[in-house]
Amino acid sequence: MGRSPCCDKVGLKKGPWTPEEDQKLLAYIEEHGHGSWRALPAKAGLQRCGKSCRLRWTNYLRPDIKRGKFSLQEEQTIIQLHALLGNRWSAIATHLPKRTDNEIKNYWNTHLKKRLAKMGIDPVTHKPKNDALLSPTCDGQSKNAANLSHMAQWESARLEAEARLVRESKLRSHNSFHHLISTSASASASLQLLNNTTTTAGWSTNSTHDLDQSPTSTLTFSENNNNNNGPPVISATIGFIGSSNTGMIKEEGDHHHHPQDWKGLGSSSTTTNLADQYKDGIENSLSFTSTLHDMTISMEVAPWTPESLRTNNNGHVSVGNSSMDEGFTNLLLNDSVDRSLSDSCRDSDTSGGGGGSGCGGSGGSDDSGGSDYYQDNKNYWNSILNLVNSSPPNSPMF
DNA sequence: AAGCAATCCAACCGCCTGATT
DNA sequence: GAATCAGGCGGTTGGATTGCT
Repeated sequence: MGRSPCCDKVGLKKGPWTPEEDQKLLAYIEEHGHGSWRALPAKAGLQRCGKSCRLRWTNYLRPDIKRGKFSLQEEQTIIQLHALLGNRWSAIATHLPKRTDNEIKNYWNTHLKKRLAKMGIDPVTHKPKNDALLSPTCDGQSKNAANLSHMAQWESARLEAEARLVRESKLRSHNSFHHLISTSASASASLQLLNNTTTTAGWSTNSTHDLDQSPTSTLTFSENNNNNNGPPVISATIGFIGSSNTGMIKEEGDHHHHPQDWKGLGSSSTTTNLADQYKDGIENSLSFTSTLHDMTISMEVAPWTPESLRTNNNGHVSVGNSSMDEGFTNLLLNDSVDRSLSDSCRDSDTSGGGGGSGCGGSGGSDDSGGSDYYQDNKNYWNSILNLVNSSPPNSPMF
């Protein structure tokens, strides 16, 4: 394996592009299309490597690129998708038409990341940095914040697998209509089930589905507070209704593993690949228990439709969900709000619930603060999931 | 006005993955 | 199955610009 970088060839130019080079590249692509990038430079009369040409085209010369400042909606979208997807810039870019992954990445690194850090929020986990330092009365909040994050990570992996199921169902189907429904993205969610004692996951299926059915998912939490002494225990049931044309499987085992550890482990040969489980076409339902307060998230991986999006004057996508304007994300986007999360925890008696990152939690004595916390986090994650709901069919998100 | 620091962003680099031979 | 190719992705760099003292 291994090969020398294409730009190592002697005589190939590097560095900033000149207007003349831009013009050559633009003229060639407009006339012939890019075709093979490797062959393009010679044909276009450019002393550049194909990779450099491709980068210049995709990040700068492409006619459908919007330049200039990011709007508030775009910032919201980036932050929320980053919370769900991490540094998967190309996936995020699919939700910001006319923006390149490189531009989004730069904007994140130079603006948004710093803004979150300034707010005391870890830009990687999107959780308060001082979780570990929270006082004992905030333990419940800390745990729940972690659980919410786990949920999001789990949802990310699940959606990835779901997208793959839909895609592969599509491939089996000759009905071109379903191209509108499914995603062409490659999905590689490999879920490594690692040791954990608090979460159980079991896979079961009980029906088959017609291909005409849109994939639908529901995630429901209902409080099961049988134990008056401990925190409320949540029984969460997540149903997958994926397009399928084959039979069913039931898999047990691999219990007691933690969804937190499922994400981003796809390269390991020892992983249990959830997407592969989906390959044969299954409907899965998964249940686990956690220590969350009552919470209901329902989501539908619906076909990409114009109605599923709002488009503003600039033509970029926003989320059709009023909760987008509330809660956690808005706090982040509001530069005027910079109180620390730990402060809001200490002052929860007077916090009034604004902002969404306030303290509370099942373990605390302040119920109103706790419900605000949960409500705002629910809004936060709901808005992310709603954003996912309106994913374009060709989104490589998952 | 000069010097320095901070910021921005286009471009490069290395790695990965899927397709092809 | 291994080697290679082609393209894509994310991390990083470094020159240009802007802001501050």
